[in-house]
Amino acid sequence: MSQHRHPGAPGRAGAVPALPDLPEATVARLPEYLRALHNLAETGNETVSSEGLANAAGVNSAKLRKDLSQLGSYGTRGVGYDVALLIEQIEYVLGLTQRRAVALVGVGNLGHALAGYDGFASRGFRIAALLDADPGRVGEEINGMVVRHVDELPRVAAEESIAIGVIATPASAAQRVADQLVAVGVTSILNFAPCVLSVPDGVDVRKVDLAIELQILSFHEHRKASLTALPSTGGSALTALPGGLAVTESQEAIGT
Amino acid sequence: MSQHRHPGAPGRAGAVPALPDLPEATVARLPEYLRALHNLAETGNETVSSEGLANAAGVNSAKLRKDLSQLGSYGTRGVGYDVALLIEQIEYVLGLTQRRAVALVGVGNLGHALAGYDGFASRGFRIAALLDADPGRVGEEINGMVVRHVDELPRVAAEESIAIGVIATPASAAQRVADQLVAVGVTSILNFAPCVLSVPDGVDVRKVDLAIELQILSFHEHRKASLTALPSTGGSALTALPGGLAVTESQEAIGT
DNA sequence: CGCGATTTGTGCACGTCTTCACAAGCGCCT
DNA sequence: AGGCGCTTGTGAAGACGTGCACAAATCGCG
Ligand SMILES: NC(=O)c1ccc[n+]([C@@H]2O[C@H](COP(=O)([O-])OP(=O)(O)OC[C@H]3O[C@@H](n4cnc5c(N)ncnc54)[C@H](O)[C@@H]3O)[C@@H](O)[C@H]2O)c1
Ligand SMILES: NC(=O)c1ccc[n+]([C@@H]2O[C@H](COP(=O)([O-])OP(=O)(O)OC[C@H]3O[C@@H](n4cnc5c(N)ncnc54)[C@H](O)[C@@H]3O)[C@@H](O)[C@H]2O)c1
Repeated sequence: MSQHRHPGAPGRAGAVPALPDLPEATVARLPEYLRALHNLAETGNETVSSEGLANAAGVNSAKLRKDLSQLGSYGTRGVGYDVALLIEQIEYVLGLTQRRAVALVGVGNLGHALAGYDGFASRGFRIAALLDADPGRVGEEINGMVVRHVDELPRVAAEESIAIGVIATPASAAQRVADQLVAVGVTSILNFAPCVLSVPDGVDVRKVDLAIELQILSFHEHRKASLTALPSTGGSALTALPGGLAVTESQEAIGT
Repeated sequence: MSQHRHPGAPGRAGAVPALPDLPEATVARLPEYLRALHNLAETGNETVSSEGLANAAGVNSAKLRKDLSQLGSYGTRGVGYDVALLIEQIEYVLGLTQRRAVALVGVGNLGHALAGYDGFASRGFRIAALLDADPGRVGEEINGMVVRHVDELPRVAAEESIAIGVIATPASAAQRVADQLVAVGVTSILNFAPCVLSVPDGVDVRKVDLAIELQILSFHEHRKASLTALPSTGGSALTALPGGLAVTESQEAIGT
């Protein structure tokens, strides 16, 4: 469709929008590619094939090529992708060419771990502030940073240009904290509290919920266990369902 | 091979009802519904409409109805869903009727936070073992549990029927730990280390990577900034991609 | 007892994502 | 230079997921 630019061709810059809207699924995989690429770069690789990179990132190679093709062609047929160039490409698209400031709200059990995590710094982020509501926690020093009171958020936001807010408070406080973050202009939130946040349009929220992950795994355990059970019973023992109801006829195909 | 034990269900081992194979997307949402339902139950609600529950879970109501219909019809037209019954239903499907034992490997920064997290217990899981490779950490007591050496994993697995392994070690050790977990019969792994694990067929791995979440948010920040920045310009910093030249310099002030 | 209000369950159409398969492009070797 | 093997980029097809819109079912009430 339309003209496509050749990687080596000089002077064709400017004809194409810098940030095409990538499919969400692609965006979600780019960080994985980036991590794999950094590994490859550290081990001295100059180029990598889609097959090799796909392997390192744990995805299908056709998918990887299609993903990369979304951000413009940067591979060389017969050779592969230039590792360093691709890193710059992806970092640019992800907006990592500037180190983004993160405000961490809720310095409890989990917050301590996050504050001490060096994976922030090495992957393009900088913890710019630690905030908590507990007066007993305010003033505490963690990893060279002092915990400030959450009500200082407006002042903190004025000092630093906070790009992302991380919520690690109990669920009961999360919505309030989110509101405070939004109020000072934060438009991206990572939420560790197990609850739904409601935010205005234009604000992105992503959620990490450990229990959900475990429960998904639990489902698959359950399913695997039911498969190992003898198939000969054929829909007999559906008694375990509480409430006096049974799942009996949900899928005809399963029965004998 | 791992014989599956049902604690408290003697003589009936293997009599597991067949599970309809739910779409993955549905499975991933069930825990969210479950959490919302527990909230509703605590606030005294006996029934809930698909609209109400969808709201509480942050999803579309048609999607919710379709999800619930996958596990058999348990709503009453004109009324809604029985909260308590639906909770039992979902917990059954997710395999939460038995409390699953979790082994946590890597009791460092993050591992400590996880070990002290009460969200495990309240959502159907039980930390059955804390394991670490550092002799200096072995013997330490956290939250009433003693850290044991990771080489004791086989013994631990023999004592408890470990359903899920959680990896919170550095990435460099993660694959080795995964192998050890698989070797003792664990078929579900939650991995916090930023790396791809390779495991045999039949073993499920889910990954939680904080940096990936932040980078996805960063992308959207970048995109939002580029939308507000230039409605009509063609040659500003945003078009600096092509040509394979350094992209880095052209990025100084995207924020604000 | 019937009727209207309410809410579920689902057929259908649409959009997104994945995967295969292969032509086109590239470098290397002869 | 030309051919050969390797790799990318992408068309097409199908799988999967989503949301609308509405018939069917149920309840409450007069
Ligand atoms: N600990 C874990 O491993 C873990 C794992 C997954 C999810 N979570 C979730 O993360 C959140 C935090 O967990 P935790 O174990 O660290 O809890 P915690 O109680 O140890 O820490 C919560 C912190 O938030 C602070 N806080 C409370 N209200 C606040 C407010 N309005 N503004 C600012 N700070 C406030 C508290 O003072 C406390 O320091 C919880 O929602 C929990 O469910 C925790
Ligand atoms: N700290 C965070 O907030 C955070 C957030 C996201 C991801 N992570 C990831 O989680 C992992 C752990 O992070 P951390 O900050 O707790 O690191 P850490 O270094 O504090 O802890 C790692 C622990 O693993 C133990 N360990 C090392 N090799 C082991 C082995 N072979 N078997 C058993 N235990 C072993 C170490 O002794 C140490 O106690 C890392 O991969 C990190 O990237 C951490």
